[in-house]
Amino acid sequence: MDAAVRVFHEQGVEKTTLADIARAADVPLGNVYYYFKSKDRLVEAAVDAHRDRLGALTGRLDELADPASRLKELVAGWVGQRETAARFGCPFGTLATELDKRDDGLDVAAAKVMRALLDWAESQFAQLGRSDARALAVDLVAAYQGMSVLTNTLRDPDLMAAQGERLRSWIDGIAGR
Amino acid sequence: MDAAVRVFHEQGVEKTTLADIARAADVPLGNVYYYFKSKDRLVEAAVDAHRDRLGALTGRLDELADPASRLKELVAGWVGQRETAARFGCPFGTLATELDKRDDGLDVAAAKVMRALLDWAESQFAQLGRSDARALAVDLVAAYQGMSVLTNTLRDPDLMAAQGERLRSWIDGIAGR
DNA sequence: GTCTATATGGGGATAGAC
DNA sequence: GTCTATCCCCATATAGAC
Repeated sequence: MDAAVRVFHEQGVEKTTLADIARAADVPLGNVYYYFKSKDRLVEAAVDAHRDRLGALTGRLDELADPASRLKELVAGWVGQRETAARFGCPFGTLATELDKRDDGLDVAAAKVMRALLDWAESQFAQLGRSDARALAVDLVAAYQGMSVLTNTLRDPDLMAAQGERLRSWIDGIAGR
Repeated sequence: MDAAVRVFHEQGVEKTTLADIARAADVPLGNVYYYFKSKDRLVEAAVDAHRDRLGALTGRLDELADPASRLKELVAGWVGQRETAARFGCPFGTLATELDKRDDGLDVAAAKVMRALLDWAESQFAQLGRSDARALAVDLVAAYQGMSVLTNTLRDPDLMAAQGERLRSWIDGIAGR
């Protein structure tokens, strides 16, 4: 699964062959089909893996004292991944974008993961006393997805660092109000 | 070319076969190869088409009196395409994202188009007297790409309408300062 | 320049030995 | 449960008639 998630991120789902994943995981091709009966099922499992990773991340962030710190730590994590983002884009955003062009129903699963992130962010803004918490959550996640696309297209990690700094002070402005 | 740009947008480059495009353009498959010697060349031509469309759009916007109107009209155009964006994402952003996962050098051509949009927006903010025009241009384009990803993933055109409204007042705030 | 028929390669999927 | 060999479809690309 780790190999699949990584290779899907780096090459995209469509360009990735099951042989690519088998090689990355250092197992023979036939074995892949023992655990996943088709490529679609493997992609579905990759989406689930993203859901689990997100759950683990927000779980860790929830241990921080205040909502503003949690949000800023989330942003810091994104900025920390800027080199990867410059090469391959957001690991989940590019996957969701790709799934939206497919016939299978996996775009629905991707939407659930995106909503889980929005829900978590909304909860943080609500704890900061904002009645427009959902809109702020959309702003935050959209800002991340947008800077990921630009960082990736322009191959410029500094762009994500600059935008991350902007988000940091934006969160401070909301929290200090 | 029109058929190719449309089908690439709707299905993605990787999922699209040249037979798909030939059918959409109502020409036999063989003819495609008379005008484009490979699929790569066709994709390259599609990127060029996006460059030309962007040039035509900014050319029209440039005829408006003030920079703020031009920027708001740009946003209005995006919002006007929100149903398409909900189904297939940003026509250019999803293409650029896909090209970033390919081996060919077309990601460079995509970056040029993205930079052309950033340059145009930067020029508008500069005309509004902002010394941080480039950063504002990045904010604007990133906001658009981000709301496109969310609108697409969540299949919700209203999200783009709401974000468009936010951008409109953001531009007003900058222009009225 | 238009169109049909087809060659070629590669990727998803399976059979079956071990 | 692991691994090799292979089937089969289909997409890119070409040949060549018209």
